[in-house]
Amino acid sequence: MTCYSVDQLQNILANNVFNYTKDPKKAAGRALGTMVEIITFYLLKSWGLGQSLSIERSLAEYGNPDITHNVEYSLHPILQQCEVFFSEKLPITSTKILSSIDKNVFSITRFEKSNNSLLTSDLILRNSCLIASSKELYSSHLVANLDFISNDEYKIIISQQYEKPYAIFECKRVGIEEGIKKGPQSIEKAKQGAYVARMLSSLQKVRMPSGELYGLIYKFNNEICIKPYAELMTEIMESENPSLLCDFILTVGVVSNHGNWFTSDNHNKELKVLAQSYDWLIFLTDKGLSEFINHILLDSESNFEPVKKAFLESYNTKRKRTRFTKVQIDYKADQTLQSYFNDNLIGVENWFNVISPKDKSMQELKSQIFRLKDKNWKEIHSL
DNA sequence: CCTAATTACGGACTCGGAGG
DNA sequence: CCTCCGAGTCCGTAATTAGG
Repeated sequence: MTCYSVDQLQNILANNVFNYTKDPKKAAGRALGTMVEIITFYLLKSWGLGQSLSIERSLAEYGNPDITHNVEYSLHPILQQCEVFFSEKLPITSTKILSSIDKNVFSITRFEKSNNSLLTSDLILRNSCLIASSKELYSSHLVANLDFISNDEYKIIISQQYEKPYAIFECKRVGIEEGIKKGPQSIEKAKQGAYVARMLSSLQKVRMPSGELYGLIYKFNNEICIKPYAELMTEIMESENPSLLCDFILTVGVVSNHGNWFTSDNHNKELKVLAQSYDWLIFLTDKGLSEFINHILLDSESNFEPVKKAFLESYNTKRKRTRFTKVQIDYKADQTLQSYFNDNLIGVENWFNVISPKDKSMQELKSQIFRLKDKNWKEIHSL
């Protein structure tokens, strides 16, 4: 199998798939962005975080709820959970799911229903499908995930997620401009990402004159805690103290590797901006992204036929509806991707490099996330 | 179904310093 | 002066979602 660079892949996609658009290269670039999102989503899912995950939720800035930001992926405390078996005709709508819940076990009074469908009649699955939300008592929402289908019976898991997440993920990609070695537009995207990364969490970053990075966090009793960033982060991770944890959000950026973002040992400005703004900045390498695209789209005798089909059906003039995004995905393509990521988890994790914190690994990121996940959030938020 | 809002791409345009 | 080029801002288009 020929392995192409990401730049080559973008051109291949531009010429072969997106030739119907006004600007094939741009469309191909957008599609590559979708790939980064999809890879990140299925990585989180194969880490077992599917029930905690929400997509594109609006999050308020710390201490300034006037300003909100839509965040790609967020991980939330699960307050209650239930399973339902569903055997009605498709589509599986929010209404149908809500009515199939046993209200004695899982209370959903005063929830406001959404209009989403978990699975449409032409088998488009909605990942982390928001079915209802509530502002009563405290803000939370219900997310439905399709677990499996057998003999026309659908097993659905419904999780009530507390509105405030403990971790967020944002994916970004910037390509190379034709004939230009360095992308001028990329700094804007970096600044936008950096701004959001810095405004959501109660753990604030402060630079000392010496250049050392400090963390600042406000504690309940009018006490402000300020100490070296890494030290404070460790303290928060080990803590069960509500005043340290209740508004803390671990921020993770995922960026794809490109010549104008960095060269092997020379991180450019955009990358530095992002690296110092997120708690974790991880890099999806050219090798990883191109391996993924080669597998699912170009490798003719692969097992990825459903994924390839969903991709191609999403991008042509006659398309009905997109069935290849992080939110809406063809059911069979989803199944294929899930087993691919589960079976190749170690390989997939190796597609990523950790840029910051320096000298940390993907395994350490994973263990930090699970450390947060396993905290007693009901107690921390006094629910 | 439609419309408004948001986001993510690539690219055009602008400014100003370096150097002939 | 004038040209080159790095660095910054603004723009156009497509996709998607929320909400009516």
